[in-house]
Amino acid sequence: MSTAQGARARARTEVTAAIKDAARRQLAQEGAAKLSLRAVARELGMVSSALYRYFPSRDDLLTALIIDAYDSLGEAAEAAHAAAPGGDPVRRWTAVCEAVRVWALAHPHEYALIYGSPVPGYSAPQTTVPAAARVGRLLIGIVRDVHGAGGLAELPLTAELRPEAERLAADLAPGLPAEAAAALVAAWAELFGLVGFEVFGQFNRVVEDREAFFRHAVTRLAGSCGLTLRS
Amino acid sequence: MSTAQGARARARTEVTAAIKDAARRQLAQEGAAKLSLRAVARELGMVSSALYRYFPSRDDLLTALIIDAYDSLGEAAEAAHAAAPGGDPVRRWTAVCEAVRVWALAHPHEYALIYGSPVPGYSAPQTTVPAAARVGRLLIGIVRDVHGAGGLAELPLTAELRPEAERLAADLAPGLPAEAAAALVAAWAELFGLVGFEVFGQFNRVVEDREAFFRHAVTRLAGSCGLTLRS
DNA sequence: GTCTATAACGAGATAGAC
DNA sequence: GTCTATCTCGTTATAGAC
Repeated sequence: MSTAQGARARARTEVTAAIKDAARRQLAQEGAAKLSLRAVARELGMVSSALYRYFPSRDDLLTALIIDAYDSLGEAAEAAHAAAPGGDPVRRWTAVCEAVRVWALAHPHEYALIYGSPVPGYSAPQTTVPAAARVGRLLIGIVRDVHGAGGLAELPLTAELRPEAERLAADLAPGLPAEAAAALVAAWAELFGLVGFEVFGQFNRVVEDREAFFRHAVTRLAGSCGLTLRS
Repeated sequence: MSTAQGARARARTEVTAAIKDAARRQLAQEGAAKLSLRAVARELGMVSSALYRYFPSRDDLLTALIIDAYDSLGEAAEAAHAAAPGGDPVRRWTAVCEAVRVWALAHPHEYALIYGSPVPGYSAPQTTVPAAARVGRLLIGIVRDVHGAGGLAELPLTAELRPEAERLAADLAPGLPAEAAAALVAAWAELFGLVGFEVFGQFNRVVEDREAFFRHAVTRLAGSCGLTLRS
């Protein structure tokens, strides 16, 4: 009986994966707004009602795709972080940023799903939050390490932003100075501004050597969070 | 005869505007991917084929909406720029950035149309470029004025990026130092990263006092382009 | 000449009966 | 699960009103 259950569970996992693969293919062709359970079913030779055994609604399928995308991006970023030389924080920072860029260029439609326009009528549940936070956690960790070693540069902070910055530090990066927490959140958004502009074509006919441009920009972002180049 | 032509032209302008208004309403409800000529015609009490007198295809309607959105954003930014005190370049910079943010929050669907995920199957023609460049031109102008007055701070530039930076300067901002041109393009993308994260909900449950946060971030962006606070 | 209305096409989605 | 009848879509051809 346990083997039967095991086989059943295995089959279920396989079908679930096949559904998500087909849905991702459709995402690339028609976009998330037009993702339709029927088309997915057709591609798999199933009938649409059968899909509801695996995903109770179109929105649940979307949520699964979103979590998968965040996790795939997070894994790529974490692998790059682990492979970067531990001694140089700016290197680790740029390695993470470059991994984000490379992943986004390799998976533009999944990138659009998580960082592009919201899908009309869909609202992401809280379930997506942990996966969505993975890249941010990496960046926080790098700055925290440097701060722990006493190597964080001083950053300006206006009186206007101090309360918000302290709240951000307490919520997201306990132990970090408020100005570093605020700079981190800004750098996080700006990183995805750079990546999004390239993936979505805003750099067409503007930036040519995008890799060099990106590396330079994210190195400056590292500096804006208090990381300093090893001299 | 000239009055007849005038009346005809006026009617044509009015109908064109009504079509675009209805299309914008549909954009807000269903998203750009599902924009349908028939639904627009239905809302206006017209028959779908009549729309083809005004827009030769659905893609042409989309293009018109995109250009309108860029122009609306550009006008808002230019008005804010004109109203800002001329003597303080950082003030002018932040005024432009804040106008972009305010416009985007007031027109989230049009913002998604121009800076969000690309519409599947649609590729924007070159016609959109001048309207799309308006905000960028403003930012370039601010930095150029400061440079003309000899007040631009020195900026770092790696050897790796120098050729690209010089090409960027020659193409987009003749007369500016290469490092300032590269920094400007990066700041341009990063600005829309900040705005996009807020408009698309990535700052939900993260940033609370978004106005203060934004002002602080774009002031730092000004510094990254060589603008210095009047002390 | 400028417009709107009718009708139709081929393709695809959708709902429901079976 | 299957089949069918009925929708929607973009687009074109055509005919007639002003």
